[in-house]
Order: sequence, then structure tokens, then C-alpha cells
Amino acid sequence: MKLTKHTDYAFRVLIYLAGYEKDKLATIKEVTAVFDISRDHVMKIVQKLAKAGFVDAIRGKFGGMKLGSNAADINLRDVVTLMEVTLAPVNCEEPPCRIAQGCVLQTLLFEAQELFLSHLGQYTLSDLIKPESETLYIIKALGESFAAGE
Amino acid sequence: MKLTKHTDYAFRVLIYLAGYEKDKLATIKEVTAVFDISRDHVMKIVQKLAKAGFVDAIRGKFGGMKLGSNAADINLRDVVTLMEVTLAPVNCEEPPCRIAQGCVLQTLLFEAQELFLSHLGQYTLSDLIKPESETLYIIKALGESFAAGE
DNA sequence: TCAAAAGATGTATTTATAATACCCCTATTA
DNA sequence: TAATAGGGGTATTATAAATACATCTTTTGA
Ligand code: SF4
Ligand code: SF4
Repeated sequence: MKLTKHTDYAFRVLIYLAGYEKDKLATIKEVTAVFDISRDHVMKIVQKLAKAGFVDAIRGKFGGMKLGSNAADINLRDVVTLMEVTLAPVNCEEPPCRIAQGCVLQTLLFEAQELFLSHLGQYTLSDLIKPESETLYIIKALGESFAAGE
Repeated sequence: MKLTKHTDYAFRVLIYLAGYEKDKLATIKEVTAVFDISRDHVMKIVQKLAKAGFVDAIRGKFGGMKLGSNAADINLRDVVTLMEVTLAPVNCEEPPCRIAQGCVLQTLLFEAQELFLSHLGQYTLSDLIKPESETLYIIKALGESFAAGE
């Protein structure tokens, strides 16, 4: 009953990018350094985010990445849906459940899951990174100390 | 993002017991046969349920088990809470997240989780096994065919 | 034109944890 | 006292997540 690290790593990356000035590019190297996650790992996550359009990845020298759309248009539910492999709270088929037919529990679990997701669906990336928020402040500091450390 | 099989197996056992006449005992063997789960596995789950008081396990010849209280008093949220090892939707400490301080996402995820759990908290075992329900009918049939097959 | 910087991608390995199995114990009662 | 039924520790296996490795292509400026 928890999200995978991939999902949360995706959020970390997105939050970081959301803290950037629009159109300024961050590199994989930077995200890797700032969050202390391996390059390969970050790559996988960024690629998934890029394919879904949440980030724009620009190849080549002086390439990098930025948000694929406005932070206000990146819905948190969509990010979870993209990153999580399994969203069903229970698998009634394997092994097959003898009481699956008409099982009320099944209905309740899916309702509960929907409440979880729809709560996230009420927010976007921009809600995580409001001006004057602590997170925004921290991100800017992390970015600066990376730039300085180069 | 899903419950463990243990949790659902616990529900299967509880639902089965709830379908029994009050004070009639079911055996591990019966549950094992009906749901096609190994004895050892069922044992582990029943023991956990017994320790929490959700079922009464009676040892010795002609022993068995029954619900530890009225079906209407067994809250679904409590069952999930008991069986799930990890309920936190995200672990911000391992590996430590650099933006954990003041992270809004963290708050939102825990709120979402609470919505999930509190939805289940509105129901009890008796809601899963209403008179004339399909589930109750199926359970009785399973019990009878087990009794006949002995 | 080619070297450096940056992302792309497929595959393999490792690790964590859930799931299952094994073994022997204790309690109860005809 | 034998048969039946649950108790509980430990070991193994399976599955999926997490991570690592290797090798690519793209872009650009010296
Ligand atoms: S008890 Fe209900 S929810 Fe659980 S596996 Fe069976 S059908 Fe699905
Ligand atoms: S981004 Fe927020 S929710 Fe995710 S690990 Fe960091 S603090 Fe926790």
C-alpha cells in the first residue's frame, strides 16, 4: 500500500523543474547531483515523463530538459497514473477468488482508490511550488549550490 | 499501489466466517479447501486476525474458529490497518529527500491515503454479507459442498 | 569535421519484500 | 492416549522494484 519510488522520483524531478525559470534548461547531471539518484535511474524516469509530454527533453550539446507545459497544467493524478504500474488495489483474478461474483469489498476498495486518486486530481504541479513557498526557496538554493559547485 | 494478498486473504477468511451461523466453527482445513490457499498460509493470517481479536480460534479436537465479535463491529479500515505492513504512501526518508521540508506533495499524499482509509472505515464486515446478497449465497454453497465432499 | 556534451534505449543484475513451505509444538477431548 | 485442531519459528522461493551496464544518437561549436 504505497507508491513506488519511481513515482515519487518523478515528482521530485517535476517539482525541481517547476522551480526553474520558464525555458531555462536543467540537465540530467544536475538532477542526479541535486537528488543524489543515479544517472541511469533519472534517465528512465525523465524518458517516461518526456514520452508523456510532462517534460521536454532537448538532445545535444547545451541540451537539457524543462517542463513540457505550464506547471498549472500538470495534474498530479496524471503523474501517478503514468508512473504506477499497478493501480488496482486488489487482484481478484490471481489466484481466482471464489466469492468474486457480487463482492461488495471489491467495489468498496475501488471506490476508496478513486477517492485517493481524485484527491490528487484536484491539484497540479503549481500547487506544490507556490511563490514564497518553502519548497521553492529550497529548490532555488539547491540549484544555486549546484551551479556554484561546478 | 496495491494491498498485499495477505490483506485480501484476511478479508476472504473474515467474509467466509461472517457467512456462518453464529458460534458455528469453521476449521483451517475448511478455509484452506474452500479458498485453495495453503494451510500454512491460512494459519499465519488467522493467527494475526486472532491476536487482534477479529476471530476466536479454539484449539483442540472439535476446535476451529469463528468471528471474534459481531460482523457489524468489525470495521474494514481496522482490518487493512492490521494486515498492511506499510501504510505510508511515500517514504521521504529513505533515501532522504532534499525538499522534504515543507513539501506540499507529502501532505496531499497523506490526505489522499486518509480518504482511502476513511472510506473503508465507513463499512463493516456486515456490509459485505447482507442477507439475500450474492456473496452470502455463494459462501453457503461453498460451505455445503465442502461438507458434502468430506 | 570531429570532439564534447547531452539525452535515448535495451538489457542485465541486484535487492527487497511478499509469498509460500517446512518442521515440530501445544491444546483439547473422546 | 490417540486423534484432531490450532500455534509459531524459520527457511525458502517468487516477484517486482530498484539499480547498474553498455552502447547508442543528436546537436553544436571550435
Ligand atoms: S474477497 Fe472480494 S475483493 Fe477480495 S479477492 Fe475476493 S472478490 Fe476480490
Ligand atoms: S518530494 Fe515530497 S513527498 Fe516526495 S519524497 Fe520529497 S518530501 Fe516526500
